[in-house]
Amino acid sequence: MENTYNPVEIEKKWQKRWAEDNLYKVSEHSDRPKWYALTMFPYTSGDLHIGHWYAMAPSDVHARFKRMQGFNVLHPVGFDAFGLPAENAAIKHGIHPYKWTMKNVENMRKQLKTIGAIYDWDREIITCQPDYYKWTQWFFLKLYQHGLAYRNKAPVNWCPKCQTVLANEQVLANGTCERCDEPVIRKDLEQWFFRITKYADELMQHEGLDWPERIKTMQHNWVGKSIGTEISFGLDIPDVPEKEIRVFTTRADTVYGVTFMVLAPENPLVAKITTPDRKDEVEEYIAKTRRFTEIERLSTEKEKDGVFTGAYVTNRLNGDKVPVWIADYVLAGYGTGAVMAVPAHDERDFAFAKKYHLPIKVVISAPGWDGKELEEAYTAEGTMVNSGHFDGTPNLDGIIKVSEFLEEKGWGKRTISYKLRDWLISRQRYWGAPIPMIYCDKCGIVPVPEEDLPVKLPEDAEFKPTGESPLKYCDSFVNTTCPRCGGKAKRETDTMDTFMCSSWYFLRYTNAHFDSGAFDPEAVKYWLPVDLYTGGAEHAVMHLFYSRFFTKAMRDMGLIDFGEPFIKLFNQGIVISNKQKMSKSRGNVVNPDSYVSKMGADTVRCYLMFVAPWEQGGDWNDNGIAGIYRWLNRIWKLATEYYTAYSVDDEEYRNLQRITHQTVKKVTHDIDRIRFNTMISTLMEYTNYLGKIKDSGSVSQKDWQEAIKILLLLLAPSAPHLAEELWHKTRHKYSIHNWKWPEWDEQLAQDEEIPIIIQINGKTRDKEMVSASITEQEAKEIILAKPKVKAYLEGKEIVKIIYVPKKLLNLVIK
RNA sequence: GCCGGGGUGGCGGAAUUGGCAGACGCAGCGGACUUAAAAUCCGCCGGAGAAAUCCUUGUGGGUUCGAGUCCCUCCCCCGGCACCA
Repeated sequence: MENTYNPVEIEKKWQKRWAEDNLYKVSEHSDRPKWYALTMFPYTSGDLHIGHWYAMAPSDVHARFKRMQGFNVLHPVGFDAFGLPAENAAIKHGIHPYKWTMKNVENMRKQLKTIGAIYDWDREIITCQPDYYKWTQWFFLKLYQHGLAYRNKAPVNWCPKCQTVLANEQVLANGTCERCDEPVIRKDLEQWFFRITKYADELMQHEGLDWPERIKTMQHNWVGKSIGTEISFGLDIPDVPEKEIRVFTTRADTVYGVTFMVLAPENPLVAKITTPDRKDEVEEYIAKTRRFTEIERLSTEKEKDGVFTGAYVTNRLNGDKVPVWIADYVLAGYGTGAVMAVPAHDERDFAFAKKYHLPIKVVISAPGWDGKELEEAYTAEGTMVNSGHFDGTPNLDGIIKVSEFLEEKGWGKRTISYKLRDWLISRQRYWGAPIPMIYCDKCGIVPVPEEDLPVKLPEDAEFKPTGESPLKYCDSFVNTTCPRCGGKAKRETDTMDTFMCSSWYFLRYTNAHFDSGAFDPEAVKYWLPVDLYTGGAEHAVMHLFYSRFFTKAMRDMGLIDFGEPFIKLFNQGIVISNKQKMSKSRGNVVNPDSYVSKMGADTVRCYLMFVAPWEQGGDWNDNGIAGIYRWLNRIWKLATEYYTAYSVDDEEYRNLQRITHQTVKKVTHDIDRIRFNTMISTLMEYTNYLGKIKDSGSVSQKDWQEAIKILLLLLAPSAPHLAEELWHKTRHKYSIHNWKWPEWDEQLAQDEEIPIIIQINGKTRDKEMVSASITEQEAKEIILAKPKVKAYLEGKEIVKIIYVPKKLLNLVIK
C-alpha cells in the first residue's frame, strides 16, 4: 500500500466519525470554564465563498485551541436569512423567497461542513423561520411596551413609478431608481423607530471592552456628541404664533457676530415666515432640495447656496435684526434645524456671506489683529471684541460666560446635541419579520398580543415586477380583527430591518430550541457575554451598535444582567486576488471548494492563516497554497515514515527538548494573540528542524515519538483532520481533539548559549556565543580579548561601555 | 478636510516593542535523483564590490551609545466619516 497524504479521503472519514460520535456536542453542564467564541453569521447568499472561509476557519482554530486548553467552548453557526436578494430572486425567477433561502441554506450548510469546524449543529438558527422570527417580533413588542418603539414621519427615498421605498444603495449615482430609471424623490412616510438615542451616552462608552481602537472611534463619532448652547432669537411677525427661533451652537462666544440665520428647508417655520414676495423663490428652492438624495445634499463638493425668506429675527444680546435664509446644508434632523451664522468665525458661513454679500462682523480678535477685514474665517482662539460687556474676555471663557448670561436672562440654555438618530426599522418589503402591530379605526394602534405570535408571512403573496410591497396587496394578511375590540382592523404591512434579527441571535444560540421564550435565561446566564466576537469591520456601526442597544435595553427591562454583549472584538481583513477585490466581472474569484477537493480543507485553513496577519487580509496566490500543501505532506512523511536512531547524541536531545518547549510557548502565545501567520511559520520551523533530526537519527526512538506527538497536538487546531489521522497512525487514543494542549517549561525553554552582539560605536562588528548565565564582568573580559575587537581598539580610547545583559556589548571609542 | 491604519527584498510577510533587519513561505538560480520530465531532496538567494568593507526599512530632519521601532516635517496607499452648527 502506498503511503501518501490523501486529504480528501481522510477529511471525509473524520468528519463522518466526529459527527457520529457527537464529538463537538456542547453542554452547559461542565466543570470547565466557559468560552463563547462567536463568528458573525453568514447571509444566505447561496454560496460559501472564500471570504466566509476567511472569517470562519481561523476563528475555528482559535476556538479549538481554547477547547484543548480546557475550556467548555460554544462556537455556533447559523444563517442570517431575511433580506432583499431573496425577494429580488422571487420577482426575477418566480421562486418563493422561503424556497430560495432554504435551498441556499442547504447548500451552504453542506459547504460549511467541509471546513471541519467544531460547530454543534443542534444549535443552528435560521432567522427567517417562524420559530425564530416569532421572538424577533416579541422583542419589538417589548421595546414598544417600554417606550423604546414609536411611530413617526421620516423622509425616505421613494420611486414614484415603482411605488416603493428604496434603500440608499438602490439609488443610482445619478439619483434614479435602479429598477426603472425614474428619478427618485424624498418623501415623508409614517415609519417605526427605536429610541436608540436614549442610550447615546452609554453607547459612546467602551470601558472594559477589548475592541479595536478604530471601531471604538467610529462608534464614538457616530454618536457625535457635542456640548453647546441653545439660543433663542426673537421673531415678531404678525399672524405667526411662534415668537422665537432657537438655534444650537457650540460657539456661544461668537453670538455678537451673528449677521444672518439659516434654516433647514424642511423646517416647518419656513412656510410661516416667508414673505409673499419671496414665496416663489423659496418654494422652488425647497422643491430642488427634495430632488437631491441626502448623500448629494451633504457632499462637501457641492457649493453652498440658499435663498432669503424675507423674514428677520432679533439678536437679543445686541438688538441686531438679522435676515433669515434657508439652505440645504442645514439639516432638519440635527440640533434645532436652524443655525446662527457667524461668517467671521466659521468657514462655511464665511463662504455663504461672500457669495450673497452679507456682512461679516469680527467678534473674536486674533492676537495682534489690526482691525482690518478678514481674508478668511478666523476659527482659532482669541479675545472677544464688539461684544458688549464681554469685550476683553478670552473666547473659551466666553462660551461659558455668554451661556450663563443667556440662561440668567431666559434667552437660552446649555444643552447637548447628538448626531446619532433613532433607528428606523420599517421596510416596505415582504421578506422580513412582520411588525406585529394592528391598526383599528376605533382603538388606534394596537400591538399584537404575545400569545398570537408569530405574525406569519403569508405564503400566497404575489411578487410583482414593479417592486410594490407584496404584503400591502395581500388581503388575507392585511385584513384582521382588532385584538382589543374585536372589530375589523388592518395589519401593519411593513417588515422589520434585518438588523433586528442579528441584534439578539447570540442569545438564541445558547439554547436554539427553547420554546417558552426568546432565550433560555439559565443558558444565557451561563454563556453570555460573548468572549470573542469575530467578523468584518463593515459592521462597525450598524450591527454592533444595534446589538449593544438591544443588550442595554434588555438589561434595563430586567431580562438579562449584563450591558455589553461582546467582550473582545476582532475584525479580520479581506482576501483579495491579484491585488484586487474579487469580483465576477474581473474574473478573479477564488472558489474554495475547488481547492478543498484538490488539496483538502486543512491546506486551505492553514494557507488562509499563513498568507497574512488575520486583521490585515491577504492576497490569494496559487503558488502560496501549494507551499502549504507541500508542508503538510512533509509532516505526513515525518510522522508515518520509519524513524531510525543511528547515532543518539545527548546534546541533540537537549536541543530537541529546548526547541520543543520554545515551539510550544511561541505557538501558544501566537494563537492567544491571534497571530496565526507567525504561529504557522513557527510550526514550519519546527517541522524543518525535525526533518534534520530524522536525517541524522540523533535522538532516541522514544524522544522522536514524543516530538511528533507534540507537533501533532500543536497542529490539531489548524489542520484538525490531518492531525487526527496521524494521531491514529501513530497509535494514540482517539480523539486528538479531546487531548490536552501541551504545556511548556520555562526552564527547559531557556537557551544555554546566547549570542552577544558586539558593537563599536553602535555599529555591529561581531558576535560571540556565551553561556546564558554569564556575568557582565565575564562578558567584557571575553569580548575585549577577542583579536577582532582588539584590532578595532588599536590606538583608540574607550569612552564608554554599554552592556545589555544577554544581548549586546557596545564599545564607544574615540 | 477630519479620524484611524499603513509604507520593510522580485512577491506575501517576520523582527520578544529601542539592541544581529529580511524569520517562514512563494518565485528565481544552481545541484542531486531520472533515459527525460514531474514530484522530491540539498545549496544559494536585498544592493554595490575581487575582497576588506560600504549602503539599505516612503522623504527630510531630530533624540539616543544604538532607531524599521520614539519625536517633528513632507509624500504616497488603504479604511471610515464627511457642511453636525
